[in-house]
Amino acid sequence: MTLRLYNTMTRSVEDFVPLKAPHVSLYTCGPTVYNYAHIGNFRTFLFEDVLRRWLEASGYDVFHVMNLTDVDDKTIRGAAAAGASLADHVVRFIDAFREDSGYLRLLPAHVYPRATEYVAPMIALVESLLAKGVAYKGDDGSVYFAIGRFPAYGKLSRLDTRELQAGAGGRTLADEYAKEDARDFVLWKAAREDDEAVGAAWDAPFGRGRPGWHLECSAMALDLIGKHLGTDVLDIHAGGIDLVFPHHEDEIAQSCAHTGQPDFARVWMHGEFLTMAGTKMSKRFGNILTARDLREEKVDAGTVRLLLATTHYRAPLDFTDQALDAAREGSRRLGALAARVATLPEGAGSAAFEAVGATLAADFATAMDDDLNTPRALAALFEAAREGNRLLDAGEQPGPAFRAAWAKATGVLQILPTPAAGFQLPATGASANQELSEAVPTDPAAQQEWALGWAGRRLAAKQGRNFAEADRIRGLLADAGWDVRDNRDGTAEVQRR
RNA sequence: GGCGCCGUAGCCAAGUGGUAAGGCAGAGGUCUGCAAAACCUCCAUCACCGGUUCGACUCCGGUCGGCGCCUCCA
Repeated sequence: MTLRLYNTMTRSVEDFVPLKAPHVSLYTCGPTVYNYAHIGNFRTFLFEDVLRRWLEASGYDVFHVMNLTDVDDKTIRGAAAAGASLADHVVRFIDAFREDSGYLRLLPAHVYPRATEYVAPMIALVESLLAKGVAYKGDDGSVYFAIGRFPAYGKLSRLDTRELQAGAGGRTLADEYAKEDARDFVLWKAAREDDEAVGAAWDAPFGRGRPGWHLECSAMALDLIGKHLGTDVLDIHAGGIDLVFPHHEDEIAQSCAHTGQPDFARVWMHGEFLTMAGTKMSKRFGNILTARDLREEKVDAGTVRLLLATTHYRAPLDFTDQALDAAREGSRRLGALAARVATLPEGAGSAAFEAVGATLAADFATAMDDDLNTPRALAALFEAAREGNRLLDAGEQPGPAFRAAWAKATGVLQILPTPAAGFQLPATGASANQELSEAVPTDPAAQQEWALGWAGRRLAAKQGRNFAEADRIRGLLADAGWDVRDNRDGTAEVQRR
């Protein structure tokens, strides 16, 4: 089996062959920390997380870099509006990003370089480009990249023959007068008063200023993979599909003009958009949903991850409550099977159960190796869950093959529910005598005790064949948000919904 | 206007030139005091119109509809 990945550069699925196996360098464009990242941003990060986990599960040693863009127009504007320095303003959004990433179970990158910490390598890169004659200083003091002097420009986006739409966006940038060609992009922006005010300006041989967005990624990626792997070409460079042009196109121009390599990455991967109400999330449409919003609505990370895994990363996905509900139920079901298996002692499994494990392992790997076909991988998992439940009902035992295949698949996808607070009540010894109020305590700990008490009383009532009382208590608990469920062996469980 | 993506059951969503995975919802069963869970069964001919082919949902052309990018938006 070989891992095959879609490469935007060639527009086709190719065998994945890293430069220095088993090492893999993975550079993913991170957030601009001027605001809370929304779930559209996170769809891309989640796709990259699954990619990373599958690479590692396949035996690769991944070096993952995700940059944090902490200096650009938006962060500077935000800092100015808040009356803070750039550094102070940005830190809260970096913290928030870390929290949100943890909530969504994103594996931390090995390095999170911040643009402002890599100004020196950026300046060096600009100097190199100036020396090579592909960059020039404009009349406004900024430094630009001359795409006319880089013949390969446009090969990733295939927009090389494009024509600028007349009046697109009504943009007539002042700095265009400083460019030799309207399509040239800025490497280094001459410092303005606004930049100085928030501490977003640095001295450089070619003039005081700040780095352009595209420059950040090239300089940081080259610096880091050079130090860690001794290479100047990335194995995988990933990001959202909107970064194809101009961001990644410009990165290629800068990096390759500097290194002389034919490409900056061996594989370019781009995740499709997540839309809300059919359109891209944007302030203009007011359809932004952040990871924090989901967390506040108590949406489990497993649900979110399962929802995204049902759609292939290169297909657009519209986020709806209906789809979220479906994902929640699916996640619950998979979690229930996992819980059943977890309660059983480890040991040799039945032949049938082990066969299910072998099928799962094979189908899951085939699906993932096929350009991360998570919908099919998920189908394999659901089939294994159904078979597993059936065999468990028949009294058969799962063995190491099943457990290993299940752990690998669920570990890569991370779609199981976060364990909820729940209690198992023994079949005997349930106390029906303690004093219990029907009023629901507001304090979480007290409420937990309360629910446990009532659940015990219900079990006792049930054992006394007082079904009316048992059902009444179940209703009471349900109203308070606790589910009660009887098991086959006479025990019962209460769990917070 | 240029470049690109997409249109599969009530909803979400894979897929192959030879008669459509999986999930959610729904219906009927088994089990159960009941409920829940679990399991079993049922539920589409793939936007439209042409063409290529023994045969297309899958290839080609067109139409309609939706979406993205076109200089700093994942």
